[in-house]
Amino acid sequence: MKDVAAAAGVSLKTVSRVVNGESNVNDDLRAAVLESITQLGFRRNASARDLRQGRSGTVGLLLEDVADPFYSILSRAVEDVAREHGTMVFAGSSAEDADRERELALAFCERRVDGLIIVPAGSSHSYLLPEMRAGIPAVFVDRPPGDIEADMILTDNRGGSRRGVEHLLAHGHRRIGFIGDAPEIYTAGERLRGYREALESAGIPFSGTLVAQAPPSPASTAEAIDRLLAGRSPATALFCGNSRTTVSVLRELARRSTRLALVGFDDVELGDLLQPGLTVVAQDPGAMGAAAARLLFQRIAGDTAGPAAGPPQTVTIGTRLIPRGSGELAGP
Amino acid sequence: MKDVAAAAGVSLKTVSRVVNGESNVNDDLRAAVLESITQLGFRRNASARDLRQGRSGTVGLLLEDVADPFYSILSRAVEDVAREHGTMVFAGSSAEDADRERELALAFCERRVDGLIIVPAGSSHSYLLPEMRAGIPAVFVDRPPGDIEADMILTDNRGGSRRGVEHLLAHGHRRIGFIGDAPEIYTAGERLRGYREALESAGIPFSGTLVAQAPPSPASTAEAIDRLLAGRSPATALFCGNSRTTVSVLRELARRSTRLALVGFDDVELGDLLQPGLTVVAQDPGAMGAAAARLLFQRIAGDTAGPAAGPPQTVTIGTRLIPRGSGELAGP
DNA sequence: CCGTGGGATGACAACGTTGTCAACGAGTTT
DNA sequence: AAACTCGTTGACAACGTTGTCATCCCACGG
Repeated sequence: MKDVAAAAGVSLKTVSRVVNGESNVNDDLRAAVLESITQLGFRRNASARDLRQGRSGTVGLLLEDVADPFYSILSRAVEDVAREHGTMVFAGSSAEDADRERELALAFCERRVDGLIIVPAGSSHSYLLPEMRAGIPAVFVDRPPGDIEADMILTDNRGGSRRGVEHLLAHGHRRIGFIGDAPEIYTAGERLRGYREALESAGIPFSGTLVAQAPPSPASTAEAIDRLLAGRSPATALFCGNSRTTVSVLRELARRSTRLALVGFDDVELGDLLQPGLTVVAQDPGAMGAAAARLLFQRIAGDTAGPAAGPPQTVTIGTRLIPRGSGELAGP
Repeated sequence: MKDVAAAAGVSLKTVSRVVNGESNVNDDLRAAVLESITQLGFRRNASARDLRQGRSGTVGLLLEDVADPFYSILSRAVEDVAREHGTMVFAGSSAEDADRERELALAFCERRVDGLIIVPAGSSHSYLLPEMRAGIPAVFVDRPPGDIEADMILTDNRGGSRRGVEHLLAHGHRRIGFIGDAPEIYTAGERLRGYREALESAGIPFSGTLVAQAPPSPASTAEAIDRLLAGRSPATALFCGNSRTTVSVLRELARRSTRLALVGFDDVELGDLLQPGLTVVAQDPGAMGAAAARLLFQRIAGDTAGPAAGPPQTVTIGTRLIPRGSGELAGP
């Protein structure tokens, strides 16, 4: 910028004004400056600007795994909203590891992001308190934060799950198995609760023998199916608590050539091309990302008013039941 | 940091040394400084550090769409390599728009990224020349850059395509249709070339009537299939040039209840669960991302030696044919 | 003709960090 | 005992930008 100023024969400050599009600059000078800028290939140094202004025009996005379709769609939605605000996005994958999450979040803070969007992996987030007090707002997505109060964007897990199970009930099933992720995971717990509510509303007693909870893997899935289909009154339908489980179950059922009524929570690409088509309770990761980003930018804008302008909000995003065949297989 | 220094009763520089883990600091002082740091919740300001050092510990990743599975896997691979180098990743989606690509790339440069990884959308990249001369290395992935010389990581499109078509030939097909993306797209062109080579090696004349090229959409796909299956000697097998096309074709074939031998370029999630399973020529987006990132960090490290230490490299990543059923349906 | 207001311009400091260099003290060598 | 080495510490400048404030000039009103 110094060079540009010299080349154009003006002061540093004038160049700065031109670069920032301030209005009070003589047209001739402005032209000269712009000329020198293109001539020299000048590009403003954002680090210096950030340092001076205390803002970085940057937000941090902390996900479980950038490569997971659910999160990558969420990620894209965040990016799109951020773009509207002239902001770039740092994305990082925590890989379900609390330490890694913390490390990444603090690295983002060190880079002075204007805000954080976090899909929590760990169960404690008090490490963020100093940062939040220092004015870095954080919005949690998909799961609530561990031990602090903060904004969250959640899926209507319980309602969606309930709806999915009711769908199976409506098709005559009475013995519906539930296969979900480890119970420590917030969403897994909520979805199980929805399953239970649906059964109880229908006057069917909840039975632990029809429930399997474990991180999805071929082995755990095979074992779960073995168990749920064994005995004198086996499950006639399955409700899967998340898409990885659903896929794993589909593979296992295909291997056994067993056809079973099935509804999955969270949509799966190509679910419509399977035979029968896969009935799902679809989440809307794009809406979640957009909602999170919008709320975050609200907080960032209101930031001058204090560490948090207004109490923490919770936004719940609805689900949608998409019948495609597998959930409509009739019960006994 | 000033505050930490005051609290610990040492100079700024000593705090700096502690923060950077330099060895020549008295243990007592170090302890005192660390104490004050946790006490005050101090976090180093990366902007200032970047400014001073002229490096940002950041790379920019420019994709077509962060939400596309191919790119999101690539993205994750880049992230993992970057993490090894203590570097964060800015990701942006160009949405196949050259202007947007340029805008994002320059925004990354303004943020003084240490390097760029680009999946080109536009056909001109000379706008990057000043930046590259200024010492920001760029690695292109999946497609070559437009009008400059630079490092690239490419899939073996031609070889993979050839292999896929040969697979269909081996199963007795002689009339094999090709449905691919618009011919301007580099990968689409290469894959068509591979298709052609395979046919010619088998002594089958190439015929334009068996080729359809258009951006994938339900309409264009339906039209293409209409055309390829019409006439007195219709195609008995299809080779699809990319996964979006493949999915679109599968939907259209399902709608018509037509079963046709099919091989797709690029894998598709759940391809194994379809009936018949989808035979594909699989790319390895993870390997591409990792290779790109590794090459980039090599360039960054060698950077002190000049704008580019060594001539541009091209790395080709191989493909893998995965037979799952659809490609093994016998020909006439 | 002088005073005043307002817009354009520039000098300078400051943001928070780190590289450079000098100062210092303790231990070692001559 | 002086000279010298080595490791620890701190003062200071510099990175590139922008906010603050002073200056300047012109136009306008009194």
